[in-house]
Amino acid sequence: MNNYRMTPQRRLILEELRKTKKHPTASEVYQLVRKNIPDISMGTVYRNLAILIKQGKIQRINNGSKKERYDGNPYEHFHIKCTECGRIDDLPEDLVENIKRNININFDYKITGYDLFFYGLCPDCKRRQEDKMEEKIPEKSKNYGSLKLQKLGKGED
Amino acid sequence: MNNYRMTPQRRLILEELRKTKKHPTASEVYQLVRKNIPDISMGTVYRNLAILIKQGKIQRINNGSKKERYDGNPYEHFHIKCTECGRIDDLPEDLVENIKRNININFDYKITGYDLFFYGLCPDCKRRQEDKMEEKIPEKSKNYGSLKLQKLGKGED
DNA sequence: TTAATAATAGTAACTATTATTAATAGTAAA
DNA sequence: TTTACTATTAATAATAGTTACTATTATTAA
Ligand SMILES: [Mn+2]
Ligand SMILES: [Mn+2]
Ligand SMILES: [Zn+2]
Ligand SMILES: [Zn+2]
Repeated sequence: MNNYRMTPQRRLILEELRKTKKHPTASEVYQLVRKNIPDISMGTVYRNLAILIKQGKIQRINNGSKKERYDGNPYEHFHIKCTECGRIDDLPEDLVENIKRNININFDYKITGYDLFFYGLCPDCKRRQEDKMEEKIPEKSKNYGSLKLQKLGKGED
Repeated sequence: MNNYRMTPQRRLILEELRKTKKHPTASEVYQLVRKNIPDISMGTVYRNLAILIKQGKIQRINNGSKKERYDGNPYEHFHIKCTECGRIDDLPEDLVENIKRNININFDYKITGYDLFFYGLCPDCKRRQEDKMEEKIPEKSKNYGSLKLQKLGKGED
């Protein structure tokens, strides 16, 4: 159980994950690969996703939902999810650099890794909200760093 | 559906969550409250956890597992999970302060919140690993900031 | 005191994921 | 090339965590 073969199914799953920037769920991957291999099964998708992760070719991302999401980029990088529509993008590198400098402090735990996940409004939803705002009273405060209350909005799961 | 009552079940669930530092799962909460209300049902636990979250009295934390975990502290703070035994602790405030200073940069998204989750070895598992190390060859590199490969070790889920 | 609404225990249903199975196909000797 | 060995597959069953439903009880409001 350690000599993996590169089957057409596995290759296609990997290709689709590398092509997209959307961080799809398992069933979204299934929909994508079904276009070329119509009789592939969900079991095969799940099994191959797990193997590709074990091989370090893809990663699973921690998006605060019960549907796992997969990423064709296996290297360390961080994500932001729109609380309005659910869209997930990579976070630009430079936004993270100074953060990384500051977490290597020693305390009781030995830190070996971390997940950083941002929430917010994607460009589209931001614009849509700004448009609505013009018809109303302008607000001042930003809800940043406050109670975690409704952190996740109606953004799909 | 907006006039909540403070029932004994709801009060006990909240009390138990406030007492513990363990960030328990739903079924761990169930085990705790069953000591005082033996015939409480899982449905009641789940329903009340959801209501308490909606009221902003507790929060659900994003721990990269399919079992949700609940926290009696509803205010923004961050967590670290031991990859060896699964234990989850709060992160000390000062470790996070300078990180917070550096994420308010403007880019396409409007950032409204974030999750920060660290992984590592808890004091116990760190000591246990250090003990084992003494009998072997000393290692030099740290696996920090590398491929996300086996980020989660055998730590329970 | 009656009516409306919340909450409960118990149970059924749902959903994402994992495990099982019987069949197929690639690989490695012999 | 035959042979055995093992990885992989599609289909399907099973599992686990969570949510929805139901009939009943308790609390509040008119
Ligand atoms: Mn990504
Ligand atoms: Mn906490
Ligand atoms: Zn959006
Ligand atoms: Zn530990």
